[in-house]
This record gives sequence, C-alpha cells and structure tokens, in this order.
Amino acid sequence: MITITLPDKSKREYADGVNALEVAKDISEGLARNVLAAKVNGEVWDANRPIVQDADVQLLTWKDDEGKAAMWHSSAHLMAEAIELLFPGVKFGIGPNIENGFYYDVDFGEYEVSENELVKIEGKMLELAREKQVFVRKDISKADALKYFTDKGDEYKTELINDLNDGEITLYQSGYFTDLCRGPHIPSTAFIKAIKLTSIAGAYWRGDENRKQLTRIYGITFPKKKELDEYLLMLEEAKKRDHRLLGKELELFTFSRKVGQGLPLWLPKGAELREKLEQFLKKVQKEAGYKPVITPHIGNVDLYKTSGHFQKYGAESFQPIKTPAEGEEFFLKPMNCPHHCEIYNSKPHSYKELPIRYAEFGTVYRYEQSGELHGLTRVRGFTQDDAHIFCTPDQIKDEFKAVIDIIEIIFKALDFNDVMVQISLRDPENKQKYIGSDENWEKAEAAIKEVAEERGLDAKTEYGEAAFYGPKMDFMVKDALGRKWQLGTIQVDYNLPERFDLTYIGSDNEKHRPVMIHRAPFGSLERFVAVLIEHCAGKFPLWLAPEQYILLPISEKYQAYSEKVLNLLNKQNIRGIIDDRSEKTGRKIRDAELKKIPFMLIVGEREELEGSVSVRRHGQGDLGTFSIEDFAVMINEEVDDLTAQDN
RNA sequence: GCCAGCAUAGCUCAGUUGGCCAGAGCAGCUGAUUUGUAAUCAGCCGGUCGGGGGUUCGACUCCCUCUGCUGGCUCCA
Repeated sequence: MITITLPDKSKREYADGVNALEVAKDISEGLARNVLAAKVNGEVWDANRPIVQDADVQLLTWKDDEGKAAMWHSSAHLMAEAIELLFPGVKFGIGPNIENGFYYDVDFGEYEVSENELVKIEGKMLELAREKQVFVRKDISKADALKYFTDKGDEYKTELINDLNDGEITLYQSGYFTDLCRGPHIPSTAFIKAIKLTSIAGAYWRGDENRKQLTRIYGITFPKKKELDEYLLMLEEAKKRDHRLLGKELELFTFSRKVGQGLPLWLPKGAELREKLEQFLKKVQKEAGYKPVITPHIGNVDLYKTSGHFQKYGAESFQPIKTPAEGEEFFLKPMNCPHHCEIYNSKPHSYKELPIRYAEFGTVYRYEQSGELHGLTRVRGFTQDDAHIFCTPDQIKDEFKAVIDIIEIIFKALDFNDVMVQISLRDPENKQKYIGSDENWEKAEAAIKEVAEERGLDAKTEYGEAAFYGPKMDFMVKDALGRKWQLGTIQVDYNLPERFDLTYIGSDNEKHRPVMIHRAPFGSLERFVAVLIEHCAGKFPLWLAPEQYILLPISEKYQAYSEKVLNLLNKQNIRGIIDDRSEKTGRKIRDAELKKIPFMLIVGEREELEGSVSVRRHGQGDLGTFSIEDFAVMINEEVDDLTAQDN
C-alpha cells in the first residue's frame, strides 16, 4: 500500500501502482471526468501513469495551466496523427504546447499545404478525437527509438534522439501515431471537443535560419465548444482593438511607402496624444531631479567604436552617411547613451554631484529586418523616453527605487493595473562572460532584489538573462484583454563608463568610476502608444484624448455661441473642436461617438440663452445641462485626478 | 532576410471560366435642408486595378520580377 497526499493535506491509502485517475474516481466521478493530468511530487504526470510509492498528488483539470498544457500538447499529437493520415510520408519536427494552444513543425515534402488544408486537418482531428484514443506511454531504449524513427524516415526525430541520453527516452502512442515525447498527456483524445487551427507559417528547424524551413501549423483546442467560441470572440475583440486599425480610423499615425517602411508618420491627433504623454513624463522627471539634454540624430563612427556598438552591430545597421569632402562617417544614432556619456565627460564631476540624471526623448534608428516590422510596435525609427543616471555603486538601490516610482506613476495614470517584473541576473555558472567587478555585480543584484522585495513587486528572477554589461529589471503589463506586453526597463551598465572612461572625484580626492543606469519607463513612445491604444480600445483617458470634447451646434444659428464656448474652454486648456456641418444633431452625435471623443456638447437656443452646454459623455449618454464654468471644472478635476502623482 | 498569403477610389469591399467605357457604400465637393441626443436628400468628383516585364486578338483576371502589407520564423544595443 502507498499513501497519496492531496493538496488539502488529506491522506489516502491505495494499492501500489494506483494512478491519479483512479484517485480522482475515488473522490468523485465528476472530478475523474475532468482530470487531464496530475502533479506527482511536483512533476506533471499522465493521469494514468502508475504511482509506485508514497506521493503528493494534485489533480490537474482545465482550470490549471498545467492541465491546459497537457491538453494542448496532446492536441499537437492529434494534429500530427491527422496530418500523417492525410499526407502520408510527411516528417515531423517538434510539436509543443504554447501559451495559447500548440503548434507542430512539419516537413511536408512534396505536398503543397496552404490555409485551405487547415479545415481538412481540423475535420480529421475531430474525427480521430471522437475515437477516444488513449495516450500510451512507453519507455524505450535509445537504440530502439533510433531504429523506429530511422525506419520511418523521420530524420528530425532521430536528430532529437541523438541529443538525448539512453534511459530517458519515452514514446507516446495514440491511435495510429507514435511520437517521441516526454509527455505528459491527457488520458484520451475524448477531452478534445473543439478545435481551431489558427495559422500556418514557416519556421526554421531548431530556429536556425541556415537549416531547412518547416511548415508550422498553429492551433488551439478546448474541452467545450462554448469555450472555443469565447476564444474566437476574444480574437475578434483583439482584432477590433488592433492599433494599426484604430490608428488609421482615429487618424493618429500613418505610414508611407515613399518615406520608407517602418518609419511612422504621426498625424496631428497622434502627435497631440504623444505630446501629452511626453509632457506628463517630463513633469514627473523634473520633480525627480532629471536634467533634460538634447543630442543630435547622428554620431561619428568613432563614437560607436568607443561604445563598442560599431563592432557588435555596425554591419547590420543602417550604413553610415559620409561628409562629401572629407569622407567622414556618421551613423544614425541607434541609442542615446554614447551621446550622454560624452555630455557627462564634458566636464569633471565631483562625488557631490552624483547621481546625475540626463533625460532625453531621443529618436533613434535601427535597421530591423523587413519581415519583423509591425505597426508601431516594431519600427525602424522610434523615440525612447530615455535617461541615463550616473551614480556610485551604493546609489543604485535608491535610484532603482526612484525609477520604479516613476514607472508606477505612469502605469497608474494609464490604468495598467496588472504589472509583472522580470529581474535578469548573471548566470552564476558562467560569471566570466560579464564585464564589471564581481563585487559591483553582487551589490547591484542584491540591490535590485531588495528593491523588488521592498516594493512587493510581482517579480520573477531569471538567472543568465542579464546583458553582458549589467543586470536589469523589465516591466511587463497585461492589457484589457489579458495580453502581456513588455514596456519599461531599468538596466545597470558597467561597460560604457569603462569604455568612455567616465570618472568622478571621490571624497578621497581620487578618480572613481561611476555606474550608469539606463532607464525608459515607456520604452519607446511608438510601442507604448500602440499598447495604450489596444488597452483602451481607442477610448483614451480624458487627459490624453487628442480632442476632449466636440461642440455640436443644433443649427448654424448657434455657430457663434459655439465659438464662444470653444474660446472660453480653450483658455482653460481644454481641447475641443466644433462640428459645424449642416447635419442633424443625431448624425453629429453618431459621428462623434465613432470618433470616441469623450464629451459632446450640444448647444442650441436654450444653452445660448442661459450660457450653458448640454453634456453627453461618450459611451454613456446624456449627462444633463452644465454651465460652461461647471463643465470646465468637471473636466479639469477629472484630468487632475487621473494624472495625480501621489497615492 | 526566410516561408506562406495578400495588394481594385482617401476608407471598407464587389468584380463570374481572361471579353464592350472597372462597380458599390462611406468619406470629399456642390446644392437643397436649419435640424435637440447614434446615419436628411440630390447631384458631382474620384481608380494607368501596387510598379515593371511577359503570354494572348484581348489581362484587374494567367506567368515572371520588384515594392509594400499580413501571419509566423530568425534577430532586437
């Protein structure tokens, strides 16, 4: 007999070789019907894998991430089975589960496969799923595994097996398909009730662009049809919020072939929005002791030789421009830090001045491969809300704290409430690949960890993810649809101070090396605005809305009064426009609603007589009549409230 | 850069197996209308069907090529 301990600490006795499914059945039939896998002593197992000694067991269902993972992983097998039946002789790469579903990389050989085939494969999958195929785990020797896949002609599988150790190789067989697989899997394909193959794309074998490109098919499955429908609905919603679509509709930005791909053109409304964001951050930074600096868009090639960027990125950058006479070479600046280092170097510094914080909304240009460009989130020219802090190693902790304050102010003002942090530290196994002294690294890493702890940040620490020049902290937000985006970043840098020979005179009258901290709360304005658009579905908070209100005169007769209201509100820094078309009010309201303008002010005879406006709020409807002054107060209060920096 | 797909008016899209002057709605312009909480009516303007080459009696439609876009891959100071 063995003892199974459940998460609630209750213990149950079973015969040796019991499996999680049987334990579930023992608890309730209903539970058993939902068990996809089980966590046995912290490791995810098949629900039908025999347990031979005392163990902690947690039953996993669709509600658990690991349950979903098992389901999707099994779905990948099911898809491979369907593909093998439909396209005999294809070869398989890898087929893992991913955050939302799964994929399988397939070498289709001579077959031409396009999106049209996806429906066919889906159909076959559903057919196979209904057969309730059981996933059977088999331990197999390396030699036998190699033989099986060599006979089958699956060279990708044999390559994978060659990298594995004998004794740790398992196969899973379901229906007509057997795959090299670590598992775990769901008990049977019966759980897979709804299937959607979402896309098809090329993917290099093992991510290596020098190797063969396989066809990757993405899909997602659900235990209930209804959940698939909800998922598809969510995708629809995401599509509607796509910043590229809204950017066009709301006239925020555009692209032009003539200007060049990946080079956004900000339209007046987008520029207004962006300016508000910049002003907001500038104000916050000013209060936090940042000094604005301005640097040119190009820099001499020597600058980047000093910084080391030339050696690392020179070949894959926009190539340098030359002076006509001397042939001197200049790069478009791909980052602002080298320029800022030279500003620091423009005069000697005392320890008493530190920390020095140089801030610049610096526009940088990076050559991105054409296939990688995407709306505003991946562009070739963008503006960083950059700043570089020059400080002593002992000041790192306080500086991190202060930067986190700024980032939190911004996220709060923009209603990003779900924030996660990734702390990237050195690989403790491989310390020599990093620049900077061991002592400094330890100090900085400890400081970052402490700050995260003190702030109660939802932080995940990744070892080995640090840049060679220093540890960093990245901020991720979840938007209104639950999608994750990486935005702000704080990075410690020991490299550039060294390369630029940055120094300060300490209290000991000796030269010392400052530490540099790169930080950008938004990351880039372009990317941030893109995320913001999708987060709020184009309904910007009042303080950011390019147009905060629109005046809708009932008829031409009230045009003059509208202009008077516009002027009065303008004096109070409230932005608005007039819809002076000879349209009916209903039409004007409809158009204003579609433009997502926060307030509509309807003015006619009544309003003109009493000096008021009739207020309608976007998405809410009629709020009643306000005096102009009361309306202005209401707007300004809301703006102040949303951009308040304390609490 | 690679794989796959797409490219028709400012926007969203029609356009049959290649066949007369390429269509619609919205937007724009003009006129009428002077309007009270989600679409007033009429007329007009607007396209070398992404660029170039080819096949054909004939190409928006078929082929090649370039450019751009989309979904992935690779990359990201």
